[in-house]
Amino acid sequence: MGTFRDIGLASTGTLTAPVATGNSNAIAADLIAVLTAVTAGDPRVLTIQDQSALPSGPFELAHRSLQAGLRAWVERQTRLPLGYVEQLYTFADQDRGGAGQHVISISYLGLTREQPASGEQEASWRSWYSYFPWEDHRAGRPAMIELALLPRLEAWAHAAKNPDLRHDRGQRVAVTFAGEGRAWNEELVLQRYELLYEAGLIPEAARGASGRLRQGAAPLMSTGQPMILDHRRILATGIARLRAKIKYHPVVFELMPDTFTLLQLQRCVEALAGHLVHKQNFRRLIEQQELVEETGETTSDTGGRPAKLFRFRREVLTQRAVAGTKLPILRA
Amino acid sequence: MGTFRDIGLASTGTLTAPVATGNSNAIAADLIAVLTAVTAGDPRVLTIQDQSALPSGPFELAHRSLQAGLRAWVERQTRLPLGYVEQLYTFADQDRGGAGQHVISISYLGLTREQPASGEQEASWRSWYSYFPWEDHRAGRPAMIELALLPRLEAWAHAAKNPDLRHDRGQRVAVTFAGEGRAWNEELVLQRYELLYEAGLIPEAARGASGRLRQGAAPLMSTGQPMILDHRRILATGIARLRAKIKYHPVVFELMPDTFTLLQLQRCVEALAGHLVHKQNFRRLIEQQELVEETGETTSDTGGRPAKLFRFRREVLTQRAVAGTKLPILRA
DNA sequence: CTGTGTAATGCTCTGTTGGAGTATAATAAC
DNA sequence: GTTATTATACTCCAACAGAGCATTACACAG
Repeated sequence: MGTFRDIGLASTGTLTAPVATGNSNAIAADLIAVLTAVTAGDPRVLTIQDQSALPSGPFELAHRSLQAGLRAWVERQTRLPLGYVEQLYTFADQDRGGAGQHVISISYLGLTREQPASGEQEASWRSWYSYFPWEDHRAGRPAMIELALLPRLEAWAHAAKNPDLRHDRGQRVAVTFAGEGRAWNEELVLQRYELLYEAGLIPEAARGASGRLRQGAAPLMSTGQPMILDHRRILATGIARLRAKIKYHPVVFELMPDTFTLLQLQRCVEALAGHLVHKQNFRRLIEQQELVEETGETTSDTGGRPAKLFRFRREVLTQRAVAGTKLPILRA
Repeated sequence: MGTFRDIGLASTGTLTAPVATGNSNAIAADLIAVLTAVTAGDPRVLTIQDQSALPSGPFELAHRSLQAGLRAWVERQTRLPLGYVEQLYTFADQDRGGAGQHVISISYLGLTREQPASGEQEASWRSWYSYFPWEDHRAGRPAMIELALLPRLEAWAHAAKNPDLRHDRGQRVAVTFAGEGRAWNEELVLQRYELLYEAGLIPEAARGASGRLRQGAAPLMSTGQPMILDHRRILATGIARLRAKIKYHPVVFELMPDTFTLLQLQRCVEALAGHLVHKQNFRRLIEQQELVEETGETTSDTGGRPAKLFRFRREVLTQRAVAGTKLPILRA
């Protein structure tokens, strides 16, 4: 068993590079991308393999950095420029990669504008909400929560023999799915998915880590489209991160065309957040923060009074602190 | 050059595990810990190697998961139970690990209560602010910002030949170091460090990636104690993450003893945030959020009116959404 | 030309909360 | 008692989030 690696500090004050770790713990690393765009009012994710997997590829020696590797993969795949890229999470799955080898997966969130994916592999865009139908509250709370999810979740909670565990499960169900008069929290995407996973209600949970079906599990087939391995969990992580991020960082604009109306911007935010926002307040906040400027043109595409066209003021990215802006994510 | 890995979906609907990536891109993975405690009003980090390195160790096959690996290392090293653990960032450094091999570093933030480190290696606790002296504003804005940092940063900004670049650098200096009447943003720890790094004002920037001194660089030796490699950058990431997190998640309590006074709690928050907070408002917020409960006992250790002792109500961790609480991090 | 539908836009009202200040109470040290 | 120190209770104010009402500007159907 090892101790902490000893890193030498030369007596001259010159710092030495660490001794290379041997090859005894060789590991493979995969990069996995949650690539998101918003088109026609729907938030979409780029998928491969019949919409059952996120694009991924091995991290190679040729790549200067992890992010460079990811950009290389994605741009080859989709021919899209990756505007905004952010690391999501890294995990190791002992059961992948065969005996005696770990595979480390490093997942990224990337934002772009949807274009027909024209890369080397058949890839397609698909709505977030086909994987997480309970997450879209723009037309009100989805009926499937009460009809399909809550009964089974509560049954699962009640089935616990330990009273503490039973109470704990009940609380988690109530908090994440907004039971007992609580407000829906759109950021708990991952927690909801993991709860459903633990309760055995989604197909992925019925697979062993080996990918084979576990006996005795009864997954609920209406809980959204499954994906391979833990890709759906990674997607949930990306959605949660993005829903949190749009509240204090102007990343929405990475998903918008160069010019847009305020309503288009609002629809984009609503698509991501999964619920409607109050129009007047939204506009007030956007304008008082000086995130956008008028182009001077208008459009009357939508029918109704023509809307002014705006463009994002890129200067704000340097003018204020990176964490300085906020968007209103309110109720309808 | 590869394409995205093809992940098979068997026609039966049973999902297959992916084909193992070959050994051609073998990689070593290191786990690096930013282990933090608060003692005697000072936020500290566990260091090794004469306080010039963060504890780290290779990720091994025996470890079930990344986090399990980290816990194993740290607990062996320090004999401390690791309460809260959170992943920080993963990066790959092409120049480490010798020719033809990448080293991936996965960094973690861990919270605990300081105890004499009694592990296998000589380790010691050291104040955050000996590495980042400009980050401690509890006794007012450190004079060294105006005396040592800003003049050189502004010189660096003015030295840019491209006018756009010059303007951009000036803005970044003003934003991160609160020039021109701006408010200090305590979360920009990493941005400040990176700015100083880019400006060549810290010793680490004078080293090439090989660890040797670069010629022509003139690092400012008063900008805090250096660390090996990019460990100081990782520490900055951890501090920034923690400063952000304490505002909406009750993690401070991981650093507190079982019972504590409200002033002790406040001092702990102030130590982390790097500035003082308004006492009355702090107490108001703590109490109205029902984060703590009285033990019924009081202590008069500090001289002055005896303070009630409180304990953290662990129930809140399940009773409300994980992202549901907030602490006030205001001005003095 | 007129009504109707739809969206843009301007304005008001209100309850909550964050930041800050004032006042009083309870103890130890001297 | 006096002083220093801390705890604790209250109040004040400005900013802001959430919500609603009213008006304006266009396309289109009749």
